[in-house]
Amino acid sequence: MPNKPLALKLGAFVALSEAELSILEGLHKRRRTFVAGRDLVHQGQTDHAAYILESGWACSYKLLHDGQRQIVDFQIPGDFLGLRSVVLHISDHSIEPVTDIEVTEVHVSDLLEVFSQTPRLATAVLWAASRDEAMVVEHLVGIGRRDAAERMAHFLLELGARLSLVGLGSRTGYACPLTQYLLADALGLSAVHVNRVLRQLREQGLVTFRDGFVTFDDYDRLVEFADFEMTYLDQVGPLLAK
Amino acid sequence: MPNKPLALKLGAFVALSEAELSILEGLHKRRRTFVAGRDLVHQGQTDHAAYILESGWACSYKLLHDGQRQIVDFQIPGDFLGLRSVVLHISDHSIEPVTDIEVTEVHVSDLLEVFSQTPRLATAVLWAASRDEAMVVEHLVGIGRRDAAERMAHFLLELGARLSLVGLGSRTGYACPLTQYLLADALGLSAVHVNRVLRQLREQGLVTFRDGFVTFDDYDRLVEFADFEMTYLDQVGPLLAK
DNA sequence: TCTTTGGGCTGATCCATATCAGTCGCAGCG
DNA sequence: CGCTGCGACTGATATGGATCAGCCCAAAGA
Repeated sequence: MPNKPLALKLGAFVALSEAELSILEGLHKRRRTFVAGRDLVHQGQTDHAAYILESGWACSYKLLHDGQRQIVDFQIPGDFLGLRSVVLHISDHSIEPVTDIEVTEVHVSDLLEVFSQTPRLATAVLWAASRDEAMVVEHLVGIGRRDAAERMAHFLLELGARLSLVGLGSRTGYACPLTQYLLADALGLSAVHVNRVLRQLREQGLVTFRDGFVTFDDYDRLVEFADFEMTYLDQVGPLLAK
Repeated sequence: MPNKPLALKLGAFVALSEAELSILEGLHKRRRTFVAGRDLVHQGQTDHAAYILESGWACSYKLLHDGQRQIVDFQIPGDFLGLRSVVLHISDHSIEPVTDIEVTEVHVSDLLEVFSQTPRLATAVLWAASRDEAMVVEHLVGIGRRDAAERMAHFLLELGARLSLVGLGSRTGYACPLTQYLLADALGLSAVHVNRVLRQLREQGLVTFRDGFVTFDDYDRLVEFADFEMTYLDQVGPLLAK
């Protein structure tokens, strides 16, 4: 079996031993699939299961009274779905699969059990959660203070970095199933403007997003342009040795 | 001694026993004060102490290359300062006291120690951290999808709810030391526009912010106007009985 | 007392982005 | 085969909020 995306991700932060990897494996219980477009979790729902995303993409979003929505974050393989809802005992947002997805269910009790057994795994998962929060903060800053083009550039770079960590992307580009409507809902723009901004970035020779594929035409200039700072995304190497 | 703000806040989620309260008390070690306007933590700093805010207000923010800043959140008494930086081993944001503040230092090792002793406290602190994250998400939604007036209204309501929880506010209003510049940096507006929006809300008889005091002129209409949903902020009552 | 300074306030103008109103190309389907 | 629907794309026009330039008032300092 190929390395699981979650193990890959955590491994970038904490070097995991064989024993720890197999404990992590033990977490993966019931496997489920969901089809694109049909909500997994609804805003306000109190049911609490958490999932690990194995394949496919999802997004978490909030709905406003007037029908607009704001996508808070996209989830890619290796990410948790609905972990926070479990702690708050209520979901303050909805989760929708962008593509068909495969997930494995995680019981919080099992997770806590694992934590008390292997504190290093606890550290790693806590780190992952903090990283997610840092990304939301970065997203907030982007929407508040960056113009549309910088925002888009930053977003595409961040996604690329996250995907690289789980072996789904590189400095040259990555496969990306997002529509321009989804990008608009995530970046606080209209779909029309997303289109214009993408064209602009393409014409400047920075990135090309076309036919479900993001290509970095000039990675370094793009990083410069977006003021992209990725210290919070991957560490230089695993921080804790084996 | 009056009840500490942190105990008040956690008590709204988990009913705490005398024993648990005194353990919480034991956490409070070195007491320090900082003066308004002088950064406690700088972006990129790797030093890691966390603090509990006892009195006064602070804000956490990120700086952009072009000198703009985005305030991510304000901290009021009972809130943690820099907890996430400790987990990520690097601070991805700066923290500045808005007023002179008093804090108590918390060593992460002590915190973890307390967690293993009293899991209920761990739950409560984890809940507080998740609530903070939910507020950042709400802030993100506001900046991305609400117009200036709704954003301001929502912000003032949320602050009011948070302050009420620690005994510093009510449905009628609260003392608020924020300048219009700070509001602007938090809401992604210009200071000039903040002024206009405040006037507009005042003229509509919704809220008045004047001379360091926020007065809710018509709480219910304001909640309606801002589409304010506070389930994530305070529970109906403590969820876990004693 | 006069001056300085910082925060609040206002009108005029400008620009980034939304909105409207479409076209085009393609995939699925009766 | 010709609909139907969705996503990408475009030009014209509208608008929210920024920016500029400046005033007023109160508190602090000299």
